[in-house]
Amino acid sequence: MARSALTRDGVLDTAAALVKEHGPDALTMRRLAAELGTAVTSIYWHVGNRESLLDALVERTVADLGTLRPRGGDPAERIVSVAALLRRALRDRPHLVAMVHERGLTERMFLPAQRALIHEAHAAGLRGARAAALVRAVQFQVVGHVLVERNRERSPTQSPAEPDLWGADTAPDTAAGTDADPELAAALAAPIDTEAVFTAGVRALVAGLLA
Amino acid sequence: MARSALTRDGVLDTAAALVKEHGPDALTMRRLAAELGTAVTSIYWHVGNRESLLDALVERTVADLGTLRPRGGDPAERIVSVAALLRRALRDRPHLVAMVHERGLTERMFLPAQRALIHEAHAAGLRGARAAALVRAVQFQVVGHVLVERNRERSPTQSPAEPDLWGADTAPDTAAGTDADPELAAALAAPIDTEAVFTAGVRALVAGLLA
DNA sequence: ACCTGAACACCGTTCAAGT
DNA sequence: ACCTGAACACCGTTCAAGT
Repeated sequence: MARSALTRDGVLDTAAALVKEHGPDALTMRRLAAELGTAVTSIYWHVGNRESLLDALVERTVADLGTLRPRGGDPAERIVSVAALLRRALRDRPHLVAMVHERGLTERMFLPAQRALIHEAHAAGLRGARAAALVRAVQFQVVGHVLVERNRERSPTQSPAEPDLWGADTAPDTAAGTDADPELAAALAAPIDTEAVFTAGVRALVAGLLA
Repeated sequence: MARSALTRDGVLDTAAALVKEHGPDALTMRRLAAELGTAVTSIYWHVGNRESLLDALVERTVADLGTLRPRGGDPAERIVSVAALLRRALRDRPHLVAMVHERGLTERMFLPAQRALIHEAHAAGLRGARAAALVRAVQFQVVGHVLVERNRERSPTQSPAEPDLWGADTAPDTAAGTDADPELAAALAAPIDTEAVFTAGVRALVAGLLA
């Protein structure tokens, strides 16, 4: 990759790819150099050191979240589309997003999405504190959902498995929680179509907030 | 610390303290050995290696979240108290919680809180899907809030500062978002008493879900 | 202006050896 | 059963030296 002249951008590209695929720990200066086909020390000339390299990747990620184009016929649809685009963006680069968060730039990363949401809230006739509440609610919903979703994907077999946890045939103290409520047990134990849950949740939330 | 005979528990105590205060990266085997006053290699006899040491710390954290005693006169109050206790527990050990999350044990960590919430939902007469919705909603609210809160504390001076972002005197494209809505701008720009926001939010959420 | 290898101070881990 | 130091293969970083 990037066989020709070594560039700062080239270094960042390869570094970003490495982090996206294997996480920040996999980004060692020696491995990056090997990937780029240069000496380890050449990298330092272009990006300073490892820390500022990571900072640059974080800056890039924040910028990437700035390109957000809502779609849909009415404000409610467009708000849902913002949420969906945000979810997609966060899911695509979990490690980089985590790095943004570690550096305290989460709020700045969410700014473009916030602006889009404000715009749609106004278009829907919502103003002031109610518009602010909508912005925060959607943002929290998306972030929370992505966190839960990532977690589920990384450990498909929960320990202990959820059916065992919520089933009616388990220990007495479990019974106190769910035994008398099989519908609840089913709701919490069933395999989840997370994308469906996501859109349904956001749609309901938005409907409620615009009502 | 732990001057006498080296114990597995003693190693874990010191390691946990190190992680709580300085994060997992600060937990090097050599530093831990220095803190314990032993040879680096002695630690290996007690805990295997660094990875299983971290695993043990994660197990401890999951167990710590298991001691959750709701307080309050009615279900709504007790649900709010569960949320508050959960928030406190997550805030007290952010690094350890992050490690739990990385290992895909987040759901197991939240199980005791979920059981408590289910119990209170039932006590309030909520059953089935509505009870499940309450459990998830409260959990998301707490996690989302703690994430935002942590982020704010770690970077008290946001870049760019929020007043500049939401004020009426900034660039045209900002105006498109907020200029016509000073109350919204104020709501999003004002310094936040996060604890007040938290309890107010949870109270409103619970009231809405129990109504 | 850009790239290099040698060298430094770290790191986790293994292992043979002690008691 | 428990602890130790030496040694290994890593790591980020500095620096003097090359072109």
